[in-house]
Amino acid sequence: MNIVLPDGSSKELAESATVADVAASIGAGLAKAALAGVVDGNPVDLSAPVADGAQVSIITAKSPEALEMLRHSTAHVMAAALVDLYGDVQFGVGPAVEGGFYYDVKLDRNLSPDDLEAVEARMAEIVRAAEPFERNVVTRAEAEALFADQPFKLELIADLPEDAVITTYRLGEFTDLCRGPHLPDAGKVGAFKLTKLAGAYWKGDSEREMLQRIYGTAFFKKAELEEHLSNLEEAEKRDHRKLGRELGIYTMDPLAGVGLPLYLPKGARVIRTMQEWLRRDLYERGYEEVITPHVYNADVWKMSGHYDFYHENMYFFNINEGDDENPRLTEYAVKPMNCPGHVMLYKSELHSYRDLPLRYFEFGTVYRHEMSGVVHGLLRARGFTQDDAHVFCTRDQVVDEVVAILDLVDHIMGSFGFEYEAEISTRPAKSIGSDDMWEHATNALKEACARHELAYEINEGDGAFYGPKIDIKVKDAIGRTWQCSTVQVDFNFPERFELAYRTEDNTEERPWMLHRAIFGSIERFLGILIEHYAGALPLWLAPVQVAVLPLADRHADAAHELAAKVKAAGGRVEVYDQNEPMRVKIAKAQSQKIPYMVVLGDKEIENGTVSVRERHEGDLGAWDVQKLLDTIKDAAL
RNA sequence: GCCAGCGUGGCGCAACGGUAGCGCAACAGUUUUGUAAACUGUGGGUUGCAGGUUCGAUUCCUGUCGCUGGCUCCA
Repeated sequence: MNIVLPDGSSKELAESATVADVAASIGAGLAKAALAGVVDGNPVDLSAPVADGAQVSIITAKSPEALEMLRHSTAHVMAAALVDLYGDVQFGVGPAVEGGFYYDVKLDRNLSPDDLEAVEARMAEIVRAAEPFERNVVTRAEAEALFADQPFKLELIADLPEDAVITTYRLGEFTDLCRGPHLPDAGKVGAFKLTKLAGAYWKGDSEREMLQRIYGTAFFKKAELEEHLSNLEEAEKRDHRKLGRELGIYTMDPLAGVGLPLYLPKGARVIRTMQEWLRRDLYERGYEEVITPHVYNADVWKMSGHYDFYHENMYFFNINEGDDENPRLTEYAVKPMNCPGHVMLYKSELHSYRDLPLRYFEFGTVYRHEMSGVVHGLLRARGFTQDDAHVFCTRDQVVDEVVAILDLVDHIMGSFGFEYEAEISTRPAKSIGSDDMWEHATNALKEACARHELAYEINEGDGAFYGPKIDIKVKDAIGRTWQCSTVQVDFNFPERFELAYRTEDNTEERPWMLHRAIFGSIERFLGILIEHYAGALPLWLAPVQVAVLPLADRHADAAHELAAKVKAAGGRVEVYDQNEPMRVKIAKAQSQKIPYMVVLGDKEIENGTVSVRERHEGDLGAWDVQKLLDTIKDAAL
């Protein structure tokens, strides 16, 4: 019989040949390196048979699929080690994930991080023994018998489609329900490390039992594992919570409450600079800034619907508007979003089709009582400022408005060197609005992406109940993605607040409403920027752009004079006039990631120059004072 | 909210049943400094909080608050 190789050539093989035989027929080296195969597009084990005419490719450690397979196989090794060590273990799922693998297990004891060492040691023994992964096809009844004492596995079996081929993989004493494929044997498992312990709900359902999840990572080579671990350390160094404190951006005080950052002067400068920068752009793009209250009578939230469906995430309070004798309690709430304010502004005037599109924007600080376990520095806080805007327009204007928003997204994200991807979320099962509206809105979003040649993924059924949306995910300097910008169509507010405009025919029509944010949350975006730039914010945004470093006390006056000039040029400047040697001043300014450090000594004062050091480039030599001032002016908004 | 771990001076850490120590920072003095951290000295903690066990608790137990990593959530 014949099989077809990826390069199009074919190979003559004996009947009942396996993937391993295919590899051997190509070469002895490949036979040795082969880990698995892909037959007609399906990944399979080396031992899998190949049929006449099949397309076969061989997976080696260098193949893109290999790492995932290695990690999944390592998860099995870990599971086998757990059985050896703890005996009675119930298993959930154990997949490969980005960066490694995990296995969800239920034990009669709670594992602690110390236990992981013992598990790793046992895993190393299993790897040394290099026993094969043995695949078996079983019937549903056999599977149910085999996993009779594994309730989670039984549930997985029950979920398999009627005609599914059920397979198990055995490694030593441990047999697992698994689709495969796996490495030929445990000896092929390379460098691994168990990284963390966590809880995870069975099937991701918070109503169900919580299992212990053990995370690990694995690579073919030890060096790769070490590189991975050092990358994690690098990410830790960029942590905006650490840098946020070191750079004097913000602080958290448990006294204030969970998830409520307090911004220090430097943090406030950066945030105001970001706002000013965006504000100018928005003015040019036809947005109008508005200001709305932070607190509303609870009736507003009853009208919007949030009183019921967002209640637990809101800060409510009662105010006695009577007196002690005759109390008259009125309920208020802090706003978790800016929409009602903008909607009320819209309603405050009569609108003609000539007014549309109407674009209201606001730097609106909102408060959401997020669950305690989810708060995370600036990236997930309970109080944050949205660069929020709402566009009111006609049905026909929706596409152009979304295109304009994507244009803005591109401009803003491009300014920071962010690449990004789009995701469009479509109608969920529970939703309001007509089919026609959903279709029009969803098509508008797709059309807008198409006009921008912006590739998008579809998240089927993942939209909000009130309309479809585009989410923009940006990719930072170390490859992590963050959801920032969003464009959402809203069918809820116009309806509930009975928004209207007059058409050309003098009839009344509901406007269409778009929510959009570019940064998402300004503070969160700052957190992302800090991690993206490892704290070294670009010159125009840096809280301190210039550190003036007088060499000795006698140069202090000149230093302050220079600082005044920099300030006059619109720069943000600090003078390091402490009684310290230059190397200490440099070290301090450098660790503050200040873009320009300028040294002033006798020489410079005499020549009317400054000696400039750039934070990344190092010593740039002597500059005219004017050159420094021009550099700062160029960076100003 | 759930699971696990952790809370020691402003920050980073040590001591782990016998009433707490180090580095950085702060402050004082010395040094007057030429591109990544100078020298000497001083002050600062009832070990998150509340109970309990013990002759004795930073150390063990319970509760609580907070932090961290996950899970769930993210209108």
